[in-house]
Amino acid sequence: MQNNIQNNLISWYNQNHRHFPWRETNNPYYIWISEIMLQQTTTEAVIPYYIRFIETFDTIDKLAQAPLEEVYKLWEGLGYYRRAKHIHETAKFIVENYHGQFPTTYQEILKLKGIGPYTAGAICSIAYGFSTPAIDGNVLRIISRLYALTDNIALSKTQKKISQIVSELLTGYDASAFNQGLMDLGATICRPLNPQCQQCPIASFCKAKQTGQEKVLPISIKNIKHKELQYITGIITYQNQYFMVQNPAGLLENLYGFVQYEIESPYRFIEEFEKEYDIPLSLISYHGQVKHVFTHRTWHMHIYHFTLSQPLLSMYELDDIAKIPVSTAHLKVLKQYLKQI
DNA sequence: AAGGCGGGGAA
DNA sequence: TTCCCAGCCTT
Repeated sequence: MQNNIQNNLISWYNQNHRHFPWRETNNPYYIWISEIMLQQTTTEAVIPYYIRFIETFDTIDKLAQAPLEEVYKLWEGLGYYRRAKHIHETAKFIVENYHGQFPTTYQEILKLKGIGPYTAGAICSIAYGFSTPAIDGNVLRIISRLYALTDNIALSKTQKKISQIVSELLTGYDASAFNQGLMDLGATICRPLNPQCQQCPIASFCKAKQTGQEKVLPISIKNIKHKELQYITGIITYQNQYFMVQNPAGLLENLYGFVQYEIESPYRFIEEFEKEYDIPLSLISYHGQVKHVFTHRTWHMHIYHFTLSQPLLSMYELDDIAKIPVSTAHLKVLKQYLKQI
């Protein structure tokens, strides 16, 4: 066998690859679910969610028939909740348009909601063996180092260039092993920090290593503006019931949480609440603050307990709260509140 | 092309 | 603290 990048990577993968539940199947439905969960999410975090999800919905048909709320509940804590919405919508689409069978061409798969170039390429190569590249953060880093590319990998132009390079590399080879080999190489050896070049199966082809740039590449320049926001977060109760609301479109869409306003005083909170719900609140106590960090912003949530003189719609006892999807930020708030009472 | 969208773990 | 993770969608 010829000593080249492809063969070295593929045989390294076949001998050393990591074991995951989604690697025990070629079922395109299961591969799809795993790839969606793995978007911007570490493998360890995904494992329990993946197992529970395919146990609950072992066919596309069952997923399509489930209420959206049940899908959200299974997604609770995993983040990027839009993915759960897209999966459910796409399952229904597949039942209606493909008789419940996952589509079998790259072009059809790419059109599905929530599936972009990476995921389409991954599903096609892993489930069907097609020669499609799957360009993720690992691949951008590995290819940048392998060819000592100094382009900014945050630019879509660079991503297209690297996709073309990978496409030419994997043609004629086992695309499933090649693509997954790149993922494992990126996760275990060609890591962002401290790459383990002495263990790398393709180190002899790596231009970055030859020129001593393996710790400098890839070039990745992103502009992220981070905002700090202060909230009054209201634990609003009537007897043993808590008032919770479902988020509108945007951050944490459709997840439940406590009412919170970006204001500076619990007395302003009462005014805002009365404006919105036309009912007065009594301020009872302060329960400290909880910090929650998102990619683009940090929430400082100052927790106050208020009571209602009569119940509202959308009130939940603790047992009910356990059944609805709640954002991690507000679960933290609830936990801190309960600890102090 | 740029910004929005979660949460957690590593260093 | 900072970075980044098997990215996608909307504007």
